[in-house]
Amino acid sequence: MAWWKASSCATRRWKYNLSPGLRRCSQPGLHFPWRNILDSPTPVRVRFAPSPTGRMHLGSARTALYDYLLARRTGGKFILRIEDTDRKRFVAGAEQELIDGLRWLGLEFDEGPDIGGPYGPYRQTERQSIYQKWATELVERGHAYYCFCTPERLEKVRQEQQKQKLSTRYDGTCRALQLSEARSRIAAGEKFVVRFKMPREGQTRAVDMMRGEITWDNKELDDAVLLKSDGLPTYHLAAMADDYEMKITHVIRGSEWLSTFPLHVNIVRALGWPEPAWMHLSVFLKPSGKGKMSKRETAEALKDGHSIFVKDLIDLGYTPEGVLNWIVLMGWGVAEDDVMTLDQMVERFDIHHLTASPAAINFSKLDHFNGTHIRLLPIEDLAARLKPFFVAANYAVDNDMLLKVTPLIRERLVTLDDCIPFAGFFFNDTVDPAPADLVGKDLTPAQSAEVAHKAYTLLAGLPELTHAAAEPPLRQLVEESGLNINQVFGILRVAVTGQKVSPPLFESLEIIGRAKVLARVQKAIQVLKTL
RNA sequence: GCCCCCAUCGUCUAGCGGCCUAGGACGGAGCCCUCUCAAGGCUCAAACAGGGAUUCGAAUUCCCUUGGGGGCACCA
Repeated sequence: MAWWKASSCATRRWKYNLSPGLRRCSQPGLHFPWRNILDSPTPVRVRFAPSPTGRMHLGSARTALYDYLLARRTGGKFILRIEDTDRKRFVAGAEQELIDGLRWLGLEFDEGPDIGGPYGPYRQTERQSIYQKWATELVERGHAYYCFCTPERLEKVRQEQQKQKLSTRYDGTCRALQLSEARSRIAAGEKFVVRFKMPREGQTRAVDMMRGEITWDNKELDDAVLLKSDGLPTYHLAAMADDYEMKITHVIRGSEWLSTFPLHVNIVRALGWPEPAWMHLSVFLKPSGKGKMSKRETAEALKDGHSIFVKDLIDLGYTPEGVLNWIVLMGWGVAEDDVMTLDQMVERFDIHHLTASPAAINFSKLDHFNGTHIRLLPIEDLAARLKPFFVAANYAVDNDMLLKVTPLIRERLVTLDDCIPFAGFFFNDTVDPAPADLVGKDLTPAQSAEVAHKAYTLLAGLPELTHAAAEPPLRQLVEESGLNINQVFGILRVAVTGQKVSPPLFESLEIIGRAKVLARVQKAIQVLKTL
């Protein structure tokens, strides 16, 4: 059943500890916008809002993927917004890597910094006036205040609190300041920030689509900074204001935002904005399941040919299909048929199937999905994707040859770059096998040379060297020689392909062609005679 | 330390009070197929963290414990 058709009270969402008003689903959910997603097919507006402070990793990719799936599932819009208000951590090129990563994955966004859209601009540093306006609005409504405390004083307060084993929070010094006094200090040129005036009494309740209702005691909450002294907003203000201005209906983000969730809903409510539906995705854990990936583990994974960064995955020969299938299932449980393309994911996507528990990264599963999707690709498509890897490895790629070779290696590839060890020799004029490899198992070099010689004579005598023409006589040769098939074919394989592991022998012979095959066998015989 | 979240095979998960002798996938083991390597087919091992409570009946609801994770910035 599609999520938007779900109407029964027996569905999963009701297992959570919702307050009684939320529990009765027979009532129209007008007061609870998050319910839209559950009961109506309204097109959503979702945003993926990364900050350009580093590389695009799996966590971001999955968040973007779920955003995309929800948008496409409902016929809504998927928006990319760059949260670049932290100028200290800004990394040049990070935005481009993000965009390239999204496009490579096939997660096309409908509005974004490089394509524009009706609610632009889509970079927060280009939207400063908006945040200042709302910060001022908040102050005027009594929900925020100017704060003149220096970072040094704040740090001292923090240390003191830690020493006394109290939770570290702003001590509220400027909260009591008269607005008129604050304004004159600002006029006098004093540096300031704007802080949110968190309610001190009562509780804050908010609903997470996946986790149900969450409650915080307001006395545990902090007066967070909304506008920094450089005039730029913090995430808290900027994201809320932009989500409002951009008419975002559903916010999907990482669970690292759960702790500031009450702050965010309080900002939204203080301004009287419609509250979006929220969902906080679990984090990815390192393969052992104990904590997040560290720098060291990331480096170790890379040594193994794996990575948590999208850009690396591209270079390592992973396919978008494989990566997508892998990450979509970290947090989405499907009962069976877990191999899916992006379009199939859109068809099947259902928020009720998302899980809130953290997921350990499992690279062998990535390999499995990548190999599976490679095998699903049409030959022409696969060949086109293989070509850059051959080119990068300095092989002169002949397209006809490539098209013939691709079917032979398709089911052997885990990653695209596996094509080099499997099929590089097809594009070389000669091969250079290790002499010892030419010797058949349990045979002497002389015996091996004899086998090679017989094979040479036989192949040279064929009117044309095709799979069909070569196989019967070669099998007969095995019979007559009293050797086993691995010995004979093994010698030939090494002689012709230069390696002990290769695609099937007869198909390979046909593709390499009579002249090269004979030359390679001839050369092998020479080598064997010197041993 | 404080706040919040999470808890089914090693891992990702199905499970919506009786369809559960707990299903699938990856990984592992074995067999079959086979010119190497794969792919494919078949089979096997492998889990409800613990304790209470509710109920005729609990993997499923509630509480506690334990374990794991996230956060506690003029970072996002």
